[in-house]
Amino acid sequence: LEQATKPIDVATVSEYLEKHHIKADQATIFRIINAFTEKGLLKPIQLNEGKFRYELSSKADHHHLVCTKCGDIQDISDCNISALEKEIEKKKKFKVTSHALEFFGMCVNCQR
Amino acid sequence: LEQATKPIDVATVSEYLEKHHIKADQATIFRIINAFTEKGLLKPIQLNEGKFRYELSSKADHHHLVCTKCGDIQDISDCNISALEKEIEKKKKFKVTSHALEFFGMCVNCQR
DNA sequence: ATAACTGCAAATCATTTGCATGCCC
DNA sequence: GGGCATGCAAATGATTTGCAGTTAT
Repeated sequence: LEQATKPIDVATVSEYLEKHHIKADQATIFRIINAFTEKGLLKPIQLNEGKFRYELSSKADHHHLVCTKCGDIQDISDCNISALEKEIEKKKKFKVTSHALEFFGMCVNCQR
Repeated sequence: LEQATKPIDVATVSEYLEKHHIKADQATIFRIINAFTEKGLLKPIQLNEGKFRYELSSKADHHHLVCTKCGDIQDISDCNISALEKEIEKKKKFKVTSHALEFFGMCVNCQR
């Protein structure tokens, strides 16, 4: 995950481990990833694929460009939505058709 | 979905139909929702729950506040990330701890 | 020996698919 | 009568869980 250039899913972790002759059950992988996630080390990412990807939460603030055709994922670092969309189209030649923005935190009730 | 105040998942649609004595198999519900989604009528939303929610794509541009404790979901309409986060904290008294922003579209290669 | 970790298999949840049937024009 | 919508049951994919055996402290 430290070497990853994009968010990684569990299957990919599993393949990586196999390739390196490290044996680990998928249950174990899930357990470790979940533990890391709870401790805030990993950040879960969903890209409308019906599964989770993960990346180090220590990575500098950034977001993702997801190609809806080939699934390619790129990072982008600065952030200012509509202005940003235009910049993305210019700088990265990525044709933005939509974006997803969600805020997570604590609602009024739960803050008590 | 037209009455919904927040994105709805398939299980909720199913319960709603049962409650109204409309019988529909879950396969049928998925098929219809997928058809609507492909036609662009519905927009799929993922809120780190491991499942999809859907809302009308005709809804005015807006985003969501997701309480990480109780799961409550609120809409917000205007949009300017960091400035917006501050406003959210002030206006909605929602304590933002993180946000997810992803862009979807077509990468350079796929545009050909 | 006691608590934490792991493999393995089975369970669960969301979603999809195959197939047989029934309805529509 | 052929095509499309639907139910039902089984399949799939991602993730979780129970339990028994293993390891670490």
